[in-house]
Amino acid sequence: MTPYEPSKTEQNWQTAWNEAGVFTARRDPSKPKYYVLEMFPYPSGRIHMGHVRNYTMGDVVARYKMAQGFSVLHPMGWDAFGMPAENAAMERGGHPKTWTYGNIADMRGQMKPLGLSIDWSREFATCDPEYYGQQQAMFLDMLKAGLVYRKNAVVNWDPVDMTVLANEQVIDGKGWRSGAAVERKELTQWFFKISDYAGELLDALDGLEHWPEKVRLMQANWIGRSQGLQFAFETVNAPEGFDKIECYTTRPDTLMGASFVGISPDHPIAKALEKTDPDLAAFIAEARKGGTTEEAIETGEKLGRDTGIRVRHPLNPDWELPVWIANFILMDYGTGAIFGCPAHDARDHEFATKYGLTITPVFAPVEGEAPTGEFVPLKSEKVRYLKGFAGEEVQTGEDAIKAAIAFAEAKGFGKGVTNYRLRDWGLSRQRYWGCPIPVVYCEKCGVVPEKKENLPVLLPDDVSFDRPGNPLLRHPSWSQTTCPCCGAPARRETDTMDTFVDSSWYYARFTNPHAKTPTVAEDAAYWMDVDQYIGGIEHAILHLLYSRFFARAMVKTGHLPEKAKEPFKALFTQGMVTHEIYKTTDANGRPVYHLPEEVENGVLKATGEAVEIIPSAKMSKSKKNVVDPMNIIGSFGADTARFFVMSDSPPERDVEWTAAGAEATSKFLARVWRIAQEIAEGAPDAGNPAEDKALLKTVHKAIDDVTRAIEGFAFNKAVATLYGLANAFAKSQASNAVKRQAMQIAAQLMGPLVPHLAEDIWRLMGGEGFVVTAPWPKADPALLVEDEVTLPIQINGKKRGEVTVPKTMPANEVEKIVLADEAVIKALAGGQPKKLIVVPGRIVNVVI
RNA sequence: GGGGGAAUGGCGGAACGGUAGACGCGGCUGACUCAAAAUCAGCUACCUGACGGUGUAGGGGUUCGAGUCCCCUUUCCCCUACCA
Repeated sequence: MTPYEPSKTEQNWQTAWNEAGVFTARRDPSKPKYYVLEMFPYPSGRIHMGHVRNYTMGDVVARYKMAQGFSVLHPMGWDAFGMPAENAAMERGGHPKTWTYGNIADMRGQMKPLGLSIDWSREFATCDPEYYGQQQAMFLDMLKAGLVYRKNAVVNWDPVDMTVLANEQVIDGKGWRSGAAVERKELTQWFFKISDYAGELLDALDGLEHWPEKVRLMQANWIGRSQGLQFAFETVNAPEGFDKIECYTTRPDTLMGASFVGISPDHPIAKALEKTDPDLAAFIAEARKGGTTEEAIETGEKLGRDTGIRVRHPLNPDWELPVWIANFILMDYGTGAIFGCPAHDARDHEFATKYGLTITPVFAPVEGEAPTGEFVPLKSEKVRYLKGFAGEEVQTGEDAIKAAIAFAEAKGFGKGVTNYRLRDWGLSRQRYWGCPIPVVYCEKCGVVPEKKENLPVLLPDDVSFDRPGNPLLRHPSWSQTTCPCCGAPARRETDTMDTFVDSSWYYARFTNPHAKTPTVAEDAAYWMDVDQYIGGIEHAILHLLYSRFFARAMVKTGHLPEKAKEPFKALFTQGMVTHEIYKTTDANGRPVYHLPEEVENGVLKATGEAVEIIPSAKMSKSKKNVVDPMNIIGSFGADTARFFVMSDSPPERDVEWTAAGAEATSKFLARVWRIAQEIAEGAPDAGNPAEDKALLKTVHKAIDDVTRAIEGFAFNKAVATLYGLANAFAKSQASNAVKRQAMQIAAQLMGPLVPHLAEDIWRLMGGEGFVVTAPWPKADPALLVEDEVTLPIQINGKKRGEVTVPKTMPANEVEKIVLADEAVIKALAGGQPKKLIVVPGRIVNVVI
């Protein structure tokens, strides 16, 4: 008997699979295809347990589908552009490219020992010129198709680092790295017209039945459709050119409760006024600054300034309202101007109270008085209108809104419009390590797209990060080029693309990753769409929404077939891997965190100092509650790591990593290996027919259970079934021949989860070829049915006994047996039951 | 503020409206051993000496029967955030 030594065998199987090319995806028209994809990783340099969990799930599905006879595509790549590479270059010197490719090599080296069924021949990184060149080609097609445009937009600008910051890099109004006060700066930037697709992206969510309801809802909220009225206030004493102020409202029924008109600090009128009124200009500058910090949003103090401008109420020209500039009004939603109705809007109420503006109730509860303070009932609720102007006196808000829009349209002072919260996707980044935007600025011809034959527009290698700012901008020659149109000297765009662009189409590129065009029609047609996409819930909104938009844009520009418009047929979002946090405090009272491997029984191994244990949280380097998968693989092997991350917790839920659990998993696998060897070494024997049948039944039940569990993404239940199966083998008195047969099936069931051990057992049992390519076992229906069933006997819903009867016994026979049961006779005490319920095959309930 | 989800033994978690706690971790007992580890066998929701009783966050309801369906309450987690 040989001991279980995964470190000796796992590598051999990986080599054997590799040499046989079992994971090479082939376009095979004779087979149904299955495309399983896990969200590709950012090459940070180390894989973590979350990766192991994510890729194991995908691998289980891929191997299972392969056994089911599908032609499987299961690729892997790297989301390789982005700021960490530049940050590393700034901190440690070196080049982002070196850093990135070095990290990729390291991570690939860590992933390969997991034995994933990945077709590595399709691997690419988004920073490969071969990839981003095709992305540039697609950008040009999208530009031509009117899906890309330029406009001014405000960005967070760090004046010290001379760079644009993402919102999450602005902490308390200061740059996360430099600590400098962040400025708002207007730049001309490139945008994708995702808003053109807002309605479609929203409506199509209904068709994504294999997506989590939660993700669909999050996207729906993000797109944020609203129906409302757009109308204009006529101004009385506004500056030249502003004789109207357009407003948008979702509550036109409250028009008679208007108390002021509010405009955004970025509204054209505000911009006109600040030129002549220094006092107002100061306020506007302050108002614009606010809102970027977390704290400002939290406290959200509402500030405003009366412009002195007055407007006429559309329903009564004699009624004049003041126009205020208010810090809580957003320029890029609706028209950047609103009318305030303090009686029925919490924000307006706060504002009106603060500045002493009138508060006029428009409606009240159907019964009783209007509450003091704002009254904001659900739109679906009926209310009594005090100052209605359209529809019934008592009606729901919804009906009143419809009536008000109809009224405004009939009178010609406004029209019903649909608005979306979703804004266009700004893709310009003033950064080096990203895909260059392939356009050229020519003095004569203006903005000119680069010619496709000049692609890729390559990033220059000779750049330095010792100074702040964008290296592309200060590069002596890179941006100097000639106009693709007239040949005159011209300047390249120095902005690069948002890295979300890279990840918005990589799934399509995997269908033919080294083609000279973004995609190849036959490959895209065969493989798309992705049958199963697996990743973290943190990408529920942006990445998935951008990908849905991009797939549509690729259909429009001819890079994907119509059927791939929704790129991900099914989506699964997995939970995090968590661990306790171990903390001590240093002499200065600052927290010090310790790795789990440094702690034993609540004290530091090195010093014996007690640690504070903080409840589990997502593994994070800063809290040091990380377990390096390489340690687990090194100590116990890949199969243990894979089996353990799939155990216990349902995949969508967080899983708590425990060292004890990993060790126990390893012991279990060793036990299975031992049992298999005992069977292999056992001599032929007579066995006993009842035991033989019992084991076969258990195994076939396990086929059924594991199949269902994998289909339903309940890997923890598949694991539980395998534990149960091992226990059955250990106890079974079946003949050696039957045990062999059963163990061979068990190897197949284990295959997706612990592929290396499964191969070992498969071979030991005399299986042909690889277990990974063997067809998935089918449960024999005859072995799934029980001949006898044990029915619990309930008396008034409480279990009081049980009775074992043949499965097919008719209900009236069962009744007789039940009525003869000792417990029932005792309970009845000579009387008759009120009711006798027999649920065939399940339960009996005697009602007394 | 808005939206979503969750709550079951010491712990992770099972359970078509039909025997609550599968399976695992941990723990306990025993076998093997000079001993330990490893391994194997068994026990392990709570109360009770036992008979029996009580139990799925709490309170109501529907049902022959509720962890599961409906209503209310509490707590926790996640997402989102001045969207007019």
